[in-house]
Amino acid sequence: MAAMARAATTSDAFNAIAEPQRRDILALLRAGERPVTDLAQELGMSQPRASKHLRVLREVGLVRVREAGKQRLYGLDARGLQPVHEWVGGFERFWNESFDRLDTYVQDLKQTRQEE
Amino acid sequence: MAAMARAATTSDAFNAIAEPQRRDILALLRAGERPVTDLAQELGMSQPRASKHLRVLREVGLVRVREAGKQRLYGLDARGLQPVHEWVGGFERFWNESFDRLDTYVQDLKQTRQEE
DNA sequence: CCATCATATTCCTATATCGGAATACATCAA
DNA sequence: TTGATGTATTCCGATATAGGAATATGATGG
Repeated sequence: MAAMARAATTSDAFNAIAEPQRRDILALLRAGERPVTDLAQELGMSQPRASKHLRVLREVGLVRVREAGKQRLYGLDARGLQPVHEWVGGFERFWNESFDRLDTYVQDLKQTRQEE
Repeated sequence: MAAMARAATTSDAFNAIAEPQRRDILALLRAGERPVTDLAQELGMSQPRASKHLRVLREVGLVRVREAGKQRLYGLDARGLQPVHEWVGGFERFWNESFDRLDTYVQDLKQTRQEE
């Protein structure tokens, strides 16, 4: 019954960082805490839009909030990115090695085509 | 008019690897080329399902196919993962710092700036 | 209390997903 | 050709996304 769709953006760090603007936000936050309006302006997006992205990032734990008077300062919590880094890192030796393989593969293709 | 939705899974390596089963497929392919049925069985998914995931991976260039008689052998092309690794790696120093340390780090930054 | 600034949420719509089932397509073997 | 095997695609439905616009919530200073 439960006809599944794409996994929620909030289900994973993987899903959360699939959206380019959220990556931009995270990158900006490396420089320090910032309020929503700041981020929105810096990235050229509307305030509600920034708020929505930050909500996603908060729900996956990549960002945390701190009340500061009228403002809410968003800060980076990069710990959730470590598993992502590790998973992708597991392919490190392959993106160096696969050059030769791919080359031979392409050569084979060309040759096959010519022979036809 | 153009009411945007979530970006296509095929638009990015980021989007393509957001799906856990696709990550599983890529991980399996590190051991070498494999036909669809193999992958499907190993991962406990139906053949059409595996084929669909492989199509996405092919479209973003994380996987390539080679005809081998009746079979089509899928192989890893991990080069598309390198940018992902680099982006995430840009946060490495942040997940190593504990939170108190991060706070002090930010404080230090501010102070340093003021002193300049 | 009121006005103002800062931020979050709701309502809306077009789009795109993932999965199952059925089926089409392709290749080999006898 | 026919059958068998391996693979890709189509049709379908339920879900949930991103964005804009409008609005709600919240905190602060008079």
